[in-house]
Amino acid sequence: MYREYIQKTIDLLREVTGLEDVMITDGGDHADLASTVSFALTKTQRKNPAVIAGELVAVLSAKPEAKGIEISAKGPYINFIFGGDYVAESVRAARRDDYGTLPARTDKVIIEHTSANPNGPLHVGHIRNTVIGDTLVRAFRKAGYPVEAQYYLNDMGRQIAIVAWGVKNLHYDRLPGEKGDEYIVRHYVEANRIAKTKPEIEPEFDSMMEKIEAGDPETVKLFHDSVDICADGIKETLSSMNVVHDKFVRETTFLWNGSMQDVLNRIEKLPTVHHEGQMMYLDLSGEGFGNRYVLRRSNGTSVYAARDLAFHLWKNAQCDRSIDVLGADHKLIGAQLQTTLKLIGERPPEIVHFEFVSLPEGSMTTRGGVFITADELIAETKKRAMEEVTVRRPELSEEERTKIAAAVAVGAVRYDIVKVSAEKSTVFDWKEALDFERQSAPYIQYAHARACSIMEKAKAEGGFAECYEYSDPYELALAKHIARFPYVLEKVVVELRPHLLATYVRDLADLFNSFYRFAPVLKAEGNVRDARLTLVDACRNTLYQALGVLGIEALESM
RNA sequence: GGGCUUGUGGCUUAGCCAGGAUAUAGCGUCGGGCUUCUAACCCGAAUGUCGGGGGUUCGAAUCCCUCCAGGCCCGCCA
Repeated sequence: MYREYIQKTIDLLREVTGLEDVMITDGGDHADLASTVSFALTKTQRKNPAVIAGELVAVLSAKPEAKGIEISAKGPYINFIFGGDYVAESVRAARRDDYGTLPARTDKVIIEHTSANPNGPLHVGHIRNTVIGDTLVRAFRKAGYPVEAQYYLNDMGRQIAIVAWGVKNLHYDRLPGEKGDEYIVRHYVEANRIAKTKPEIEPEFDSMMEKIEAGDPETVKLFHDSVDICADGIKETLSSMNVVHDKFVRETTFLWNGSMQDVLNRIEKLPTVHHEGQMMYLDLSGEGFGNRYVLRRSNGTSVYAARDLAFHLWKNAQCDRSIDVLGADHKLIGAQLQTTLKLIGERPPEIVHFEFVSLPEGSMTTRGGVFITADELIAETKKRAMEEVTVRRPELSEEERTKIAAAVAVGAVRYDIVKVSAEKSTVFDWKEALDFERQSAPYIQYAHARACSIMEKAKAEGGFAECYEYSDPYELALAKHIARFPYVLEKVVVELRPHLLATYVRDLADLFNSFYRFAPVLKAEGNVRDARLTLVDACRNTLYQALGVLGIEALESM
């Protein structure tokens, strides 16, 4: 309802003032919505803004469309408070199974995220990409879009050549129960170490890269087997975090199917293309870039940038919006990619960049073996959650406690990451990751479990009748926040900022917990009891829907 | 050196792009609350030159300029 009422308010103000921009702002504690349009009118009306606000309120209130909205002036501010009908309609809507779902759309969206090189396990830096990406995937789906999640799999670059060299030369045995990514990274770290002490092996990497480029069957098998082993491990990690990609797309696809050559042929026609021997690059200095955008090496082999261009054209052919989630270290190449696509008349992808996650002792490197893996983080968090649930719910079976701990752990990890806006660089902190108090997923899951518990008890006591009459401040604050969920969801997909949803759902849990403390539900009587139970049900469902978009399990008991 | 980006109480953080009413929360500190729907909870207190300085504006955490500090990038790696 919130979205509808905002529009209604804007329409009213536009009609009365004749202005396009009616200076709508959040009402804060004062109102559901406010306008500072009276300031803008001082120039033409040459009157005190408070006087103008008073006059506008009189005109606005008299409009039949203003029915159900309480309009008042406080100094120069015009405040709009949405009335009982709004609250009732909002709570009613929030109880529906599909609450939050926006009208279905036909424009298809491809979101590419994670896409970490298959040279080792995902670490806590990579999963910032994963969590942002997967939350966007879920948000777009909830917002009515057909979405495909893709993982772009590097199966031929230099780093993979190093992995393949390791697999070929080191002959490590896979340890019992060892995940594929753990197994592969041992080769990668050791091969890098050897390369550092014996630089004379470097040409071997080059030669392997030339062979994969040429499609040499033995080399292709070696590379792809190594990549597949690692990717299997990565998929297990993703799956444990409730993340599923619809497609894994191999880089070699675009080399071997000729599409990379096609796009290079088109780029050849640009006036700013240059060659030095077989080496080919684009001079993007006209677009504000300082360096060469190299698209083919002097030995004739392809580079990532060229294959990536072909990949993006392939994606464009299948969707209406193409969104990439990339680390801040990819800002430059991302901008170069976008610019180059524009230069050849193609649609550039939308790119969501997120800043770096580092460790207190410095940045993480897969090559140096310096990282905390996502698996370690989840395992540690699970352990901590198990301790917690064992203390709180000793009567539950180990199986039940394990199940709760797993959901709490994954939720805690995902929420910790998604709650911080993407443009902020962060330092990983165990203490914070393992904190299950406020501003954490368990806090929100707990609010949901409390709501479920009330509903369960109400059912046992013989149910309740729907009732939508609210007057208590705690009821109203909660109901009005519930009403904003679809608005927030829409904002997330428009602005590509999933952390807004994290903030929203945390506030929702806050409001529910205050309501829970001060507005007894089951002990209330008559209409009040019915109205509160109806509200608890609406809140329960809103928490459920919002947690779903965040990829966090809404536990019914914990 | 050039580009991008961040800087909000001791720590973490929202608000900034689309400027307005006493700057949002959490952690930590201090004080209170479990015979009452799950205390992974709630309530209260203290804590702020919104990095510094200029400017625009009736009004700036928000826009512009400049300086300072941190991060990232500037590879025939990905």
